Formats: sequence, C-alpha cells, structure tokens
Amino acid sequence: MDKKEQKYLESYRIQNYDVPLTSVDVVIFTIISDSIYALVNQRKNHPHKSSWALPGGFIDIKNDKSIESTAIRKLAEKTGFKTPYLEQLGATGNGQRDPRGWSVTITYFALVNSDSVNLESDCRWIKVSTEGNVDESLAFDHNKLIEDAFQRLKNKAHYTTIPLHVLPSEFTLSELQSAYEIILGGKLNKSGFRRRILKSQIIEELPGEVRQTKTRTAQLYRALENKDLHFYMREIYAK
Amino acid sequence: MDKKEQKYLESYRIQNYDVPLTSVDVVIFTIISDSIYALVNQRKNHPHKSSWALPGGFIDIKNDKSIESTAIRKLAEKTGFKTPYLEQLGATGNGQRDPRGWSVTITYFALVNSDSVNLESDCRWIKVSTEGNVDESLAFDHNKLIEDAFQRLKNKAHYTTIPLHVLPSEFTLSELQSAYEIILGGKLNKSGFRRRILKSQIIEELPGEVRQTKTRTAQLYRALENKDLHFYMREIYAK
DNA sequence: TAAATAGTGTCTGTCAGACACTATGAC
DNA sequence: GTCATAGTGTCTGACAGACACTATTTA
Repeated sequence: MDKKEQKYLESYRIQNYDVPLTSVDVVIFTIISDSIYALVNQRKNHPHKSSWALPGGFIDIKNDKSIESTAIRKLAEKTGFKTPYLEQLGATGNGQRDPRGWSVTITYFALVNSDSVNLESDCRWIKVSTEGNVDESLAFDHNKLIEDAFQRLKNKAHYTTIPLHVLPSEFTLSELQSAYEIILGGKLNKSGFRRRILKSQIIEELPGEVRQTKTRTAQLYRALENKDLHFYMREIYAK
Repeated sequence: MDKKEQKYLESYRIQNYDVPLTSVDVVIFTIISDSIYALVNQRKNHPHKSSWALPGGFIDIKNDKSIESTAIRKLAEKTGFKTPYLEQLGATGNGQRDPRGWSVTITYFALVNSDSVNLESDCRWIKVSTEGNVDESLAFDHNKLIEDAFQRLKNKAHYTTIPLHVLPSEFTLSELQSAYEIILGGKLNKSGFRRRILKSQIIEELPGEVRQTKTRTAQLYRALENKDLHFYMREIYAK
C-alpha cells in the first residue's frame, strides 16, 4: 500500500458522509399444530415503540464478525436459541421504510422446531397464511419481509428437503409429509412422497424405534448428519 | 405518531453511531466469442486506487430511490448502458473486506449482449472460467463476488431461460443452445434442447426471417415480450 | 368387528437424453 | 459430389402422480 493510500485511510471518517442505516432482520418460521407461524418481537425503543416487529437490529461493528454473525446474535439475544437453519434472503433498501432515514435491511430466514424453543416474554408466534400474510400490521415493512421469506420457503419446498428443519430430531414419514403439505398448501401423494424422500438418502431409519400414533405404530427417522439440503431434479407439486 | 417518537426522530443523528459502510456492486456478464466475460472498472480513488474492480459504489441517499436504483445508476454511470436483466445476488459484510472499516456490499448481477455495449475507456471485459474464476486479482473481495454471481447464473441456466439475456434481440436456436452450453460448461443434446425451449413458449419464430450461416440458413427467433424467466419442472444437464 | 393411519405395488404420463436420420446451402 | 450445420423422429429411462391395495393397532 502506498503512502497516499495510507494517508487517505488515516483521514477517512465515515461520519463525514451521508450513509444509510443498515440493519439485519430475521424471519423465523415454525409449524405449530398444522399452521405456519413466524416469530415477532415487541419493540422496546423508538421508532414504532411497542409495535410488533421481526427480531433484528443494527450491526455491532465492534463485535460482529460478519452479517451472518449479526443475524445469529439477534436470534440468540431476542429468542434465546441458536438456529439450525439460516439462509440469507436478500437486502431491501429505500428512503421510506424507516422514519429515521434511508435504510437498508438484510433479511435472513430461519426454520426451527417449535418444541425446542423457549419463547422470551417479549416475543410471540403469529400465524402466517398459505400466501405468506399475517393478520396484523407490523412495524416498518416487516409484513412484506415475512411474505417474501415465506414465498422463498414455499418455492424451496418444491425441490429441496428444507421442510426437514421444522421437525424435531426424530420424526415419522407422515410427520414429514405433513410439514411439506402445510408449507406447500396442498395434499401430496403418499407413496410418491415416500419414494422421493427415501431415494434422496437424506434421512435414515432408526432401527427398532417407532412412535405410537392414534392407530398403529410408525417408524421413526432422523435427518442424516453431514447432509445439507437435497435438491431434486424434478419439482414436487401440491394438489 | 406520539410526541415522544416525534422528538426521538428529530434528535436522531446517524453520525452519533458506529455504522458500517454500505455499497452496491454489479457483476455484469456477457458472452464474447464462446466465453463468459465480466465487466471491470479501473478505480479512480483510494482505496485500491488504479486496481480493477466491479462497477459499484455508495448509495446516494439524496437521489437514489432504492438499492436497485443505485445499481442501475452505477451501471449507467460507469458503463453507459441500461441493463435488460438485473437481479440481486445478496449482501456480503464483514470487518475485513474494506480497509476503511466494517463494510457491507449488496451485489447485483446483470446480463447483457456484448454487441449492444459501448465500453467506457476505464472499463474492460475479463474472461471468466467455467468455475467462475478470473485470471487476475481484483480489488476488495471482488473475485469472490464474481465467482458467486457466476455460480448463480450457472445454476439458473439449469432450469430457467436466463441465457436468453446475453443474446441480441434476434437469434437462432443454435445461438441460444451455444449460450446455454457456454454457461453450463458442456454440450447439450440438440433435439431435446429445441423441444424444451419451443415448448416453453418464451420465444417466437420471426416468419420469413433467416440468418445465413457458414453452411445453410437458420430460422431467426426473438424473445417474447411480457414474458419473464421461464422455470422448468425438470433441470437440463450439460454433458 | 370397524375405523384410522402406516406402508406397498403398480400403472401412466411427462420429459430429458441419446442417437439416427433428413434438409439445405457453400465449396 | 463432400462437408458442415439446420432441423426432425423416435426410443428409452427416470420419476412424479394416481390409485388401489395390504398391514397394524385402538376402541
């Protein structure tokens, strides 16, 4: 690095520029009794104080290593758990979305199993329709962020094993099929579904372990470790 | 809005906070004589002055309506053309990528037809390998950004009509097949390819218009207007 | 026994991949 | 005529979708 660049860097002060606000928001989805839910957090500070909003906030440039660290930190701070599945959705930015000024937010979406969550008192789950809408008006443009995140989830359910991430560690094939059906918003064919999932080699049978359902017993499975999302050559279609 | 919130907003000054740098970069791909190229721009300012980098820069919060406006403006400023295809790739942010400090960049990728571009003098095309690598070291983490953008392009070529966007407005099916093959990095089967493209109804024959090639004439087609990317149920595989 | 859910077998349609073929124009 | 490229016809295999069937457990 030459001397001029050194000098430039020493005299550089971001405070001398008009910059946008930059924040990170996380859309956390789960399934509770056959419906999709997203986690919202009641705001403690202005603006939109006491409104419900997605967990999120500003990047802590002293302590966060990367944007993903910010997302993971926000998740831990506001909900107390580490997420098993986290994916960046993208960035939204304009002069209108935040009353404090031009604002950019980088949105992540996460999938969790609802049983393994201890909800903090300032958080709750809100129901998400099969089109990605929620029944109340959230702070900022967070209704839109949830909708976009849900559309991504739904799209991916057509050709990946992403719905696995809302299940507990042990599950039956019927439970997995139900997770797909809830996300996709329609019924799937049973034998075709099983064929597809088993062929993908992304889950394994737990030998001898079965779950008692209302009628007969069902074989338990678990997700194979070291296997990430599985992508299929062909999409699956609901209904 | 209540009075307290009003007061908070009036006294809010982003300069009182430690915030990251936020910029927008654009990866512009084209095909020139059977290879993929990306556009790079020689930096006029510190840091990395005179190094080659992606076209991009800071958001102008006075004039840019949204992040996408910034991307479109950067494209126009530095390359003089409006892009026909522009898609957001995502955001990258950490404390290392920019010597001025913690920095976030939102990357877009664009596809253009090389014949319709008049290259500005401080820009050039650099060749991109079938794995997304370029033969030289660019400013910041721009080598990585190009690689990620190229992987996205390649993935999408498996199940969409995205390669259409590197062709001129009139083209033959052989030219379209060649664009797919260059992006995918392998040969495709001719009759299968034609069946798939024609069935998708995303292009139309230009009646009576043919192009003279080295040997015989070939039918010309054009992309249908009002049709966006077409997504297939099944992927196409190269080689 | 009936009811309900777990799990299987098999046929069909769609479509990519392979490959052989015909058509046309330059030389 | 040959060569090269444009363009077609047809078989095959993979796999989703439909649907009928069997198996197991509770009440």
